[in-house]
Amino acid sequence: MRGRAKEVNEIVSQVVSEVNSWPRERQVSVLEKRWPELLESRKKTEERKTLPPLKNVERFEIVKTRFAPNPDGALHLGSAEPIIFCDEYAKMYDGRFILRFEDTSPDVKTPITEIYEWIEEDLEWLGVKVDEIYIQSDRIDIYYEYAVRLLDMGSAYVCTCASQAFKEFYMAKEACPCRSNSSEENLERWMKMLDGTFKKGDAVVRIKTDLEHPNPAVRDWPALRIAEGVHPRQGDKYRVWPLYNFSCAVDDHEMKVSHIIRGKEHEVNTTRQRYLSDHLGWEFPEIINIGRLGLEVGVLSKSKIRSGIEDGSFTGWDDPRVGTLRSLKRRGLQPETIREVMIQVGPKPINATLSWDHIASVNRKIIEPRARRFTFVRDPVNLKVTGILGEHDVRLPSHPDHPEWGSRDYSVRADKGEAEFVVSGEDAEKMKVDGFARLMGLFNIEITHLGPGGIHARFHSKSHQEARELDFPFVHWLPSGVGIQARVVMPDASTAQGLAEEECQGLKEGSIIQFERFGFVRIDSESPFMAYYTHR
RNA sequence: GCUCCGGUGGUGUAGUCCGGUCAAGCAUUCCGGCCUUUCGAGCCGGAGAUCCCGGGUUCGAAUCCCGGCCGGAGCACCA
Repeated sequence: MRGRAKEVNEIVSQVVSEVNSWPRERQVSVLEKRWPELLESRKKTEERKTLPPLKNVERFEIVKTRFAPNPDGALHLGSAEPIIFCDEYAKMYDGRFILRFEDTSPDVKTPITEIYEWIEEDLEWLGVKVDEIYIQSDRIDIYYEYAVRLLDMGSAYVCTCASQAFKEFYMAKEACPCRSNSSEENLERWMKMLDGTFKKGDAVVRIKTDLEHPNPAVRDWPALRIAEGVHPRQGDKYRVWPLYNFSCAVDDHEMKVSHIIRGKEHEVNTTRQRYLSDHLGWEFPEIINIGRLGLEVGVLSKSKIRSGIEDGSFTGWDDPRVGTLRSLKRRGLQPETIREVMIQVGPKPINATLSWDHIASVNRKIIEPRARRFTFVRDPVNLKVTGILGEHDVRLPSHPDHPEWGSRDYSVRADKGEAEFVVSGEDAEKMKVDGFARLMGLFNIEITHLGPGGIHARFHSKSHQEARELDFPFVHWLPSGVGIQARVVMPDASTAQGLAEEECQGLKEGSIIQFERFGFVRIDSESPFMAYYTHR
């Protein structure tokens, strides 16, 4: 066959062109008769993409996932990735989704009181079904119990070495002097951590691991330390706080988490936590490492957003320039969009950079069928048209695919053949003398004069078809004197100003509309009218 | 430096575990056409990838093996 590829190629192209010349009905009927399976396989590709199956589900009674944020900043698009995966899997396997606030760092990543609520709101907005909620700062006594038990077992010790000194020991794969202390001695030192004899930085509880471990960061890692800051929920009730690896490992076991979906930056932590799990003889959950998600535009980093708010360069956690869920919501992004995009990316260990174009496209497919159309004339410029014959009644449909939604009707009556309009500044700039344009839905004009007072034009023709054939630019317009003042906050936080149709006044906050030839926007405030730009 | 993980069109992904049906699917992007009174929306069509490089195994590799290059994450008394 290979040797006669040329001949084969010729025959194939002959047959293909013959079949292509058939009408569609004949093509389909031949297929149905002779190869019906080919028609079926076409449907299959249309199925919605889903997440790959979870591994080792049978190891656990029930699939339990958990999302464990630190409430020190609002959730952002990057946070949405593990959230969606956890939620999807919990639902897929009839399991449970746990929300766990990891607020055990009063000194370094101080929790913010209102963020706890925001996170719950954002989760609800995303359509996540939360089955259990825990707050780690309410569970300190549980961590203390385990600490005492490990100290008593000889699996942990209280280390009073300065961190630099300790580092030298572990880099040399050597034990620090504290490691060999008796459990009595350790328990005594533990009491000194609790009662304030030891000050911040004086002592830390370490979990014994393997001093020979190739990764130095794994060797005898710290589990609890002294922090003297005031906690927003607990005040100064506690001075010894668990570190991430300790509270996390304890809770994942206590809460019977089956599958941990976490960023791959936690890989070393997984290794650390296995040691604790082994000391206590626990089953270790399945781990799924996912890559970091970047957004090509918009700031995702919590600390950057926080400092930007503090220095005034951002207006708040929902500034349009930041990638928080609150900001995306305010801009009109739909929760279904976020879910779909995350499923498309999938739980993989590679770092993906999401393009805004792609997100916008997914979102557009969702909002386009339900967005009513309106006119918004940005930076209005006057346009006087002469030579108009008769009256012109215009019906602009609220949605081209939904005639039942009604229309916006305008009756243009010319006074001595003249009528005045406004068009957007951007369109006006493109107009040249002797150029043409079509006022959408109305009629076509020929530009006669450009002046400081506006644009002068004369009536050219009525037909839409003609405008298309002659390739006239289509511009949107409003009759002079109608419309309400409107502002649209753009993605860069600048504001577009102009006139919107009066009907916009009645729109409820939160509704999504399309300003024709401008873009989709979400109504942020009815009066005064203000919207946020979603995407084109 | 050390530990680990990746490299498929401009971008994001499918396929890689269990080699062939993959000269590679989907989406985005760009271009063209259509919507017979609406657009930058929608619908239809087209363009765009020697599957990081080199070698090996095999009748056959994006898929397996070895080497290289490039990129990322981690190496806190943060989470």
